[in-house]
This record gives sequence, structure tokens and C-alpha cells, in this order.
Amino acid sequence: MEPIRRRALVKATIEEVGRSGSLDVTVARIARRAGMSSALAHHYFGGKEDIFLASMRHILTVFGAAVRGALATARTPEERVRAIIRASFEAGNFHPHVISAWLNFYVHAECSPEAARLLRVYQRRLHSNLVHALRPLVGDRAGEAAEAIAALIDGVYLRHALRERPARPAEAVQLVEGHLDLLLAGGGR
Amino acid sequence: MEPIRRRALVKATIEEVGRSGSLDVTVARIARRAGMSSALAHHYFGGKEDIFLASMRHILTVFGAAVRGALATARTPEERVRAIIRASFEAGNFHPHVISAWLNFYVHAECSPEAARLLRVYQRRLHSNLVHALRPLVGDRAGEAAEAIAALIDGVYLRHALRERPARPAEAVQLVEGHLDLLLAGGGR
Amino acid sequence: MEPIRRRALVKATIEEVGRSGSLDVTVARIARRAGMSSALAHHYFGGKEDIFLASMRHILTVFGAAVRGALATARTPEERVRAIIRASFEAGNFHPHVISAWLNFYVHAECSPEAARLLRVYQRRLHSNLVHALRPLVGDRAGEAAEAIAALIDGVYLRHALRERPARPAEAVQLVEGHLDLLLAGGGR
Amino acid sequence: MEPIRRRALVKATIEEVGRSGSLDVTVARIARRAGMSSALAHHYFGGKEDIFLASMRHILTVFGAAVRGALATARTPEERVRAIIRASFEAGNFHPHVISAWLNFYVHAECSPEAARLLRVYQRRLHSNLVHALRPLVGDRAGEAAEAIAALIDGVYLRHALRERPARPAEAVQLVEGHLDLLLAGGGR
DNA sequence: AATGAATGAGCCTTCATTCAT
DNA sequence: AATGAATGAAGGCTCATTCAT
Repeated sequence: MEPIRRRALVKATIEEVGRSGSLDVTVARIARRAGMSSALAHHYFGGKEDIFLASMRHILTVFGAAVRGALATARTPEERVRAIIRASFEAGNFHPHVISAWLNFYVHAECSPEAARLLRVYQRRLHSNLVHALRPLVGDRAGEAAEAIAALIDGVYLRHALRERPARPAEAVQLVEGHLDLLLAGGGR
Repeated sequence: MEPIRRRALVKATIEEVGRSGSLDVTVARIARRAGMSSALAHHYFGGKEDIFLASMRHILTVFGAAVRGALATARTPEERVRAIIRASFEAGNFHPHVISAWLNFYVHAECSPEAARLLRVYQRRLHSNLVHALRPLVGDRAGEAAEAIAALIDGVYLRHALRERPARPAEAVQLVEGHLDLLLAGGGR
Repeated sequence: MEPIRRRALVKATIEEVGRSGSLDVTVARIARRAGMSSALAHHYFGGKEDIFLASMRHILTVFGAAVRGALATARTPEERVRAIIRASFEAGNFHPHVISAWLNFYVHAECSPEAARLLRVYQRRLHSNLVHALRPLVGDRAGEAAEAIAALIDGVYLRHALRERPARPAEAVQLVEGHLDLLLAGGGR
Repeated sequence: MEPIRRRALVKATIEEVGRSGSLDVTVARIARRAGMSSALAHHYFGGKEDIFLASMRHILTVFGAAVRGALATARTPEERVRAIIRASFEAGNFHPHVISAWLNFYVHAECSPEAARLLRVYQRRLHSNLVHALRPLVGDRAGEAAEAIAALIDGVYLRHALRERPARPAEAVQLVEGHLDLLLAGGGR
């Protein structure tokens, strides 16, 4: 039972946070959407913060899996970079509720050490993946390039959280790949 | 007294929200930091939400003034774009507390219509400034280019909110201008 | 549990309002007298106003039941009128706390639409009962007669709310029946 | 200045209490309607309760004056009784706001000793006036008769407080005089 | 495994009241 | 005579959390 309940709660949390656009959702609401009592939610997780952390972990895990999956089929360095970008805006990750929940958790990291830790892990992995893929393409400037692409990805997420639904993954990808195109075209020398 | 008190409250709000990295700060805390009772804070503003909106308005006003000031001395289109970028990361705007408060208000706009309205005004103005400056440089692609630069600016802000203090305006500017450099170098053709 | 708690709260409300002679009683006081936390009171009712309305509804229900019960055993029109009068001052209704609570709710109806609605229902039912019983006795003048008796009942209640305890049902009945006696004696012609 | 300000406040209080149908009106509102600051209201009266008491005193004074005036022109005992009844529903007293304020103060007496004292004075005077006028008409039964008429007057007031505006003095008088008519017609023997 | 029952803690907000000017 | 400025106190309400069943 436990894993089923936990999954249901995580899903409900993302939906509820995503819908309301705020972490000020009651445990009772989340539990109700997950089809159980709030007492049970507390039983399976320690408390509200733990539910949030589990949800954040889930979002980051899904994201990581998407990147890993995309990287597996990439053959060239350039393909690897594009794979990371595309994975970032894949349907599963780029759903309005998920975007909003992601942003809320992101901000929540400012006052939750554990959330900050999770986020740093994600950022470091993304950065390392990007650097690894970019090095053969731009050499020493891989670090800055990775930083710019990561910022661009986060910025696009941020701006989508406020936009009217639904999100347009294709546009998002194009915007970030536009930067990559410039980088590869002009940056060769 | 009223303008003095209001200014003090806005300043205290930004500081308190910035420090804690969350909008879950009590009116009492804000008022205490501003050196008054919470009753007085409610007297001068209507309530908590109004204090937040006034603070957000203040941040956006300061930002707008910085951009306007920077634009005033720019002579060429390229200088105009760089002026906007630099103004975005000017010391006054790019203070850790301000960054954090800005981000929190940004997210708050997801569930506050008035905050959303304020944000849209800021976004539209930034976009229009960028497009106006970019058109002579990249022609039809000014719209996309503006979108990318704006996303980059927001992304850098977002990532700085999580970083350990203090912020590094110079690095931030360089990151965004790096994109502009690529754009202008590769966009000639 | 719910019905038990609700009953306890209604009872405590009437007692507390009756004792203090005012609706300015805190939910906490009411809840404490009912043996629970104020949070639970808010849980079972929506808020203070709902607690008041439920209490008013209870008073009017008890009153209505008393009248219905008394009418059931009345054989003649005159007995019906006297039954209504006596039921109005029956021990259950004419308890000092109940009188005071009733009066407070009555006045509260001036600024609470739902309370006003409840009161109108009670008034209309009382009026209709009286008219129905009086018609065979005074014909066309049943309407005015009902109005006078109702006003007399309310006036006696009002004046008892201020009196030192305890109430004297017998005197109250006699006062109203005195009017009825005059009506029936002089109204023959 | 003082008497002018006090009069203005009393008038504003009756209007404000009458309009809202509740004593839960802020001193600030009352003062604003009276065209002054709430601080000044506190200066002239000791506090909120004193403003209420002065307003109540004013209502009772006006009422008393109306009765005295009416009694002055009455020649026979019966005329005296009718004079009292008519004075009770005179335009000045029977204005919707005044009725509502009167009722609110009446109920307030349940938890304000001084208000209770004022009310008792009014009640005693009314009772004594009625008894004095009724004695020549109904002898020993003057006490009960006075009680009934007083209850009827209060009841009519009470019921008018809830009614839709405007009040109908004529109907009110007729209702109470109807009782008197019965009393004099049937009570002679 | 699951929940209804229950509460302590805390926050926003209101308002009568005071005081310096 | 008059008021703007200021606050302490208090109340309604919410909610995360606990616990007995």
C-alpha cells in the first residue's frame, strides 16, 4: 500500500501546488485529491515539508530520467546538447502544473535547506552534463556556455509559469536552441 | 508621516521577504522591522496583500527608473541593448534581498491578479524596450531576440536567488552580454 | 460525534448569550462552556454567525414544536388561541437565558439577512396560526387581532428580558389572555 | 462648542446605530458622520459607552417631552391615556432609525447597568403616567392595564424595528388604541 | 491500514483609546 | 479646540499535527 499512497500524494501535491500556484495549499486538500485522509498523509510522510520534498524529488527525478533517456540515443556532442535541451521541455516536464510546482519548489529552496540541497544536485548534474557535451564543441568556454544555457532553460520555465496555459514546448526549445545555434555558428573560432 | 511610514514598510518588507526567502512573513515582523506596530501598518496599507503589492511596485519602479536612466545615455542601438542589460543587474536592483523579494513576488503573481498585472506591465515594457533597440541590429528577428534576452535575464535572477551571497553583477552582465555578442557576431549574415 | 457537538454548542451559545445579554461573546467562551476548543466549534459550524443562526433556529424550532403540541390538544377556536399564548410562555421557551438569547437574535436580524429570514418564517407562522384560530371568533378582525396578540407576546418577552430573574410565565400568560378576554367579551357585538 | 459637538455626536450615533441596526458601529464612523475626529468624540464623552448612554438618554428625553406635551392638552382621563399612546408613536420618536436605535439600546441594557437604570426610569414614569390616567377608568385594574398597554407599545416598537421602512405611526396607534377601546368598552363593568 | 476527532499555536485584522502637538 | 499618529488588546479563523480507535 505504502508506495501507492506515496505516489498518489506526490501526484496530488504537484497538481494542487500547480493549480493554485502557491505552496499555501493545505495538507487536507492534497490528501483529499489523493483520495485519503490528511492523517494518512502525515502517517506516510512525516509532515507537510516532507510531502513537498518528496514531490520536488519526484519532479527532479523525472527530469533527470528524461535527460538520461535523451542522452542515450545521442551520437554526437551537438546531439547531446540538443537532447538535454529537448528533454527539459518534454511534455512530461513541461506541463503547466509541473512548471508551476517546479517554480514554487525552486523558490521554496530559499528557506528549506533540504530543498536547496536537492536543487543543487540537479543543477550540478545539469551543469556537468552540459559541460561534458559542450567541451568538444567550444573547448574552454564550455563552462560559461553551460551556465548560459542553464539560465536560459530556467528563465524560460520561469516565464512560462506566468503565461496563460497551455505551454508551447516547441517554442521553448527553439528559443534555447537559437542560443546554441549562435554559439556553434559563431563560436567555432 | 504617511509617506515616511509607507516607505519604511516597503523597505522592511523587501528586507524581510528577502531574508527569509518567502512571503510567509508576518505583518508583525515587517512592522517591527519598520519600527512600528502592526496596527499602524494595517492603517497605512489596507492589509498584507497591499503591503506586498506596494513593495513589488517599488521594486519594479526602481528597475524601470534604472533602465530609463541607462537608456538616456546610450547613443547607438547596441548601446541601448547593453544599457538595458546592465541596468537589470545594477547594484540597486541586484541586491540579494531585492533579488529574492523580486522572485517571491514573481511567483506570487501566479495567485494574485494584481501582482500579475504589475508583472505584465514590467514584462511588456522590457520587451518593448528590447525590441526597439534590437530592430536596427537584427531586423525581423528582434522579437525572438528580445524574448531570449529577457528569459536570460530572468533566468540569471532566478539562479542568483538561490546562490550564496553576495551577487556578482559583473558575471551576470557578462553572461547575458555573451549572448548578445553571439547574436551580433553571427547575426550579421 | 457531530450532532452531539453541535447540540452542545447551541446550548452553550444560548446560555452564554443569555447570561451576558449580548452577542458579543467570543467563540472561545462558547466553545469552552461546551467543553471543546474553539477550533472544533469552527470545524463543526462554519463560523460565529453560523453558530448564532443554528442557535436561533433551535430556539424557533423549540417554540414551533411547543405551539404545535399545544394546538394538538385544543378543541375549540378559543382553546386554540389560548394554546398558542400558553405555548409562547411555556417553561422551555420562557427561560431567562432563552428569552435574552431570543431577543438578541431578534435584534441581530436587523443586520443579518439569514436571521431576518428565519424570523420572518416564525412570525408568519405565528400570525397564520393566530388568524386561523381567531377567524371563527372575530371574523374580519382576525388579522388585526392576531397582530395585537403577537405584538403583546413580543412586548412581554422584551420586557422580561430586562427584568430580574426568574420569569413568571403565569403572569405573562395572564397579561396576554387579559387582552383576549376583552376581545372575546366585547367583540361579540 | 461643547454642547454643539455633543448634540452632533448623539444625533450621529442614533443615525449610525439605526442604519446598521447594531451597536457594533465604530466610534470613528460616528465621529465622521458628526463631522469630527474620533479623538474629539472621546474628548467630549469619556468613551464609547458614554456616547451610547447619552444617545439613549436623548431618545428617552425626547420621548418623555412628547408625552408631557401631549398630556398637557388632555382634559379627561381617557384623553390622557390616548395622549400617551399617540406620543409614543409620534413622528419624532417613531422614525425608523430611532426605533432601531431605541431597540438596540433597550437590549444593551441587559449588559450595561447604567443603561438599565435609564430604562427603568423611563419604564417607571410611563407606568406611573398610565396608571394615573387609567385609575379613574378601570379602578383597581389600572396596574394590569398599564402593564398591558406598555407591553403593547414596546411590542409594536420591536416589531417595527424589523419591518421594511417606513413606519406607519397611524397603524401603530390604532393597534394599541384598539386594546384601549376593548378595555373601556368591556371593562366598565 | 485508515480515519474522525481534536487542539495548540499563530496570524490577520479591527478598534477603542491615548497623547503630543 | 482639534486632530493625526500610534498602539495594546482581543477576536475570528486556519491549519499542521496528534491520537485513540
